[in-house]
Amino acid sequence: MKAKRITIQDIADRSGYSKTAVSFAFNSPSRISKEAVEKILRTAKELDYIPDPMARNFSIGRHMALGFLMPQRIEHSLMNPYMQAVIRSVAGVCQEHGYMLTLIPPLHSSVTEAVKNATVDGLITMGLTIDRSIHGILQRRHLPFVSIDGSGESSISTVSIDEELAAETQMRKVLEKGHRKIAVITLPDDAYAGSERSSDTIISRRKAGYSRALADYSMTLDDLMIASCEATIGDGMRTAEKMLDSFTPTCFVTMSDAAALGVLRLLAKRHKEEISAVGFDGIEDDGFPSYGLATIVQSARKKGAESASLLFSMIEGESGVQHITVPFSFREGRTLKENKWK
Amino acid sequence: MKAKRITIQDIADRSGYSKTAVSFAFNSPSRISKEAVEKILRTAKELDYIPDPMARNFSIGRHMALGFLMPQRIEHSLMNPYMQAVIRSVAGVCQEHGYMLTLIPPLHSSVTEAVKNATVDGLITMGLTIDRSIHGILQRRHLPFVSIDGSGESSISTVSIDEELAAETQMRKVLEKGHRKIAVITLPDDAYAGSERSSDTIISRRKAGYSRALADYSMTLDDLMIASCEATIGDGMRTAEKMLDSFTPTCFVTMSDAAALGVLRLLAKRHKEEISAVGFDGIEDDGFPSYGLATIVQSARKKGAESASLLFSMIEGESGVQHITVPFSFREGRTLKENKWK
DNA sequence: CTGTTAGCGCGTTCAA
DNA sequence: TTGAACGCGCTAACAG
Repeated sequence: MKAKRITIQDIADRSGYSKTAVSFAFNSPSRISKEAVEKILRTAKELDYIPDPMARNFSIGRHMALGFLMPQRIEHSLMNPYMQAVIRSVAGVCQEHGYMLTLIPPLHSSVTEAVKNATVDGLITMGLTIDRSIHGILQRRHLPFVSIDGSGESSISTVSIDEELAAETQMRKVLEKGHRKIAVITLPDDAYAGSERSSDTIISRRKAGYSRALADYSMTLDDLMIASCEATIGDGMRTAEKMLDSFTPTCFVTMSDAAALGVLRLLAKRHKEEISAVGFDGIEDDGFPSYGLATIVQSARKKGAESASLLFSMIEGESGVQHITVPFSFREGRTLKENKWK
Repeated sequence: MKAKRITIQDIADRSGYSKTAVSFAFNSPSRISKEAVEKILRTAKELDYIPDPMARNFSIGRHMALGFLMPQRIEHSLMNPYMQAVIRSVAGVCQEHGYMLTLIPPLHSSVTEAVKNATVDGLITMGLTIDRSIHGILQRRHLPFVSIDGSGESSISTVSIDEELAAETQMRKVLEKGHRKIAVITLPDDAYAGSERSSDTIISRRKAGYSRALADYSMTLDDLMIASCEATIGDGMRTAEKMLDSFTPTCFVTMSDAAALGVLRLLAKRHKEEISAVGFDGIEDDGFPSYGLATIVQSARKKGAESASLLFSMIEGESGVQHITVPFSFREGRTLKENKWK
């Protein structure tokens, strides 16, 4: 009762040619005679033949798919608008290459397992520090790999901005406006680290940048209130709410626009619009509603496109490990105001 | 120079057992002796063996991935926040099942080709009318399939709301507020149709709903100004701008929240906040900034989850074709105002 | 119960 | 133009 699928063999039998001839008719028509090609293709059409894509991929050793590794629960990750923008961009490049894009969540809560089982030709991650175990698997699987905003390990390809300088810039702008009572909202630790705790995460690099800026004002990180939150609007609201319970800053400095937007939304709700907020990412450039958010702008489109292009050239063997740095800028907005309270 | 991958055969050789024994050690440890399992696994660890996921999938005839078919250029589709929310939800269910989610753009501009080559165990689409050719491929490939907001063909599984009734409700609310000069922004035709033009699209069903509501006020669709636009904020703005050139409605009725948000943004820019706008989708429920948008609310989460769950049970052979209807509601917001101009 | 042999899945590709 | 081997892990069938 199990309907048998039509295989290349059926075409061969029906048309009187060999499997090989059939394969050639599809992939290298020039290798066999015109009439053979014609008859075979006609037969294939009669039988409604569709090559089994998995068998085909297995033969040629390609998956025709890139993988995007999600560091945490996928529903969470996909709430991050900056990550969405990067994924969009990666997906666009995939489409141009005739590739699919596979979203890969941790498998049985294990990123490691997910990497072992990912049926893709290459992997992109974002903000995930690659620990030894994952790195080992990638090596053994000969899986090309690009890390966006990842750790600084030199053996894997990276695409990022100068995080430390960007963070320093961000904080400096805030300090220049006279702010001293500052609340910092970082990214969640766990999302940006592998199973091994690393000291070289995106967070630590940005904190180093903050410290540099603060030093010029004889301040340190200890003079700020620091909390972490997901790069989502909802979590930004919640985090700001909690912080305001114990502290009233003159400015919120966040490590994501999403969190900053959440902060703004809460401030509006509390009628505390006099408090400033500065974001990080610049997500508004893709038709997102404009809030006039002051923020560090780094092009998600560029990051995604650079990563995917690099990955493809690694897959083609045309490129080895590279470290690409993309530019950033600071956008003055309406949400970073001169501090009048002193 | 091509580094050889470790295969099951290497483990067999090294450990002194057969390939079969090795396979059993991994998949059915109880099938062979404890010591054999132990020795084999130890050997596997020594050699850093990782089973080739493609070969494994090929053997068991599973891809361990669901596919989400994108009707148009992927970067466009992913700008649609409602689609994003659905994808998020689908991805969440996939994760629970230990599956990946593969985004499938048209291949060489052809949805048909994409469906032929998709290496997935099942397919979900959204708002795409499935034409004969696609349907045929799905049949021949025995590929389980669920259509969200799709056409009413009874041979394929669907998950949707009562589009006609929802649209009727939406328009009725507008009419009840006294609006008569109404601008309607539909979805793009092409995104919601396959290669064969179908008369039973989401757009036509909603228009039928509008007509029903209008009839009670002795009006027809011809009394409205109608344009179409992508379900994105950016396109909503552009479309509203264009419409305002030739017509000044008292209310915009849109088929997506994204378009409605674009309209609102443009109205704010033009200082025409007195004009009303009503959306369709209810995307604000996921931490999206609240604009107080009046809209038809249909849960993206529920739609995605229902679709994915149904698809999984179809894959398991536990379920056949089903038509699932999810509820909708109307949310009174601040953007639908009483018409004072008459 | 333990372990092996052989063949399968299906399209690609080498050697003839 | 083709037969046969190949990729790699799974599994029915069989032997000890």
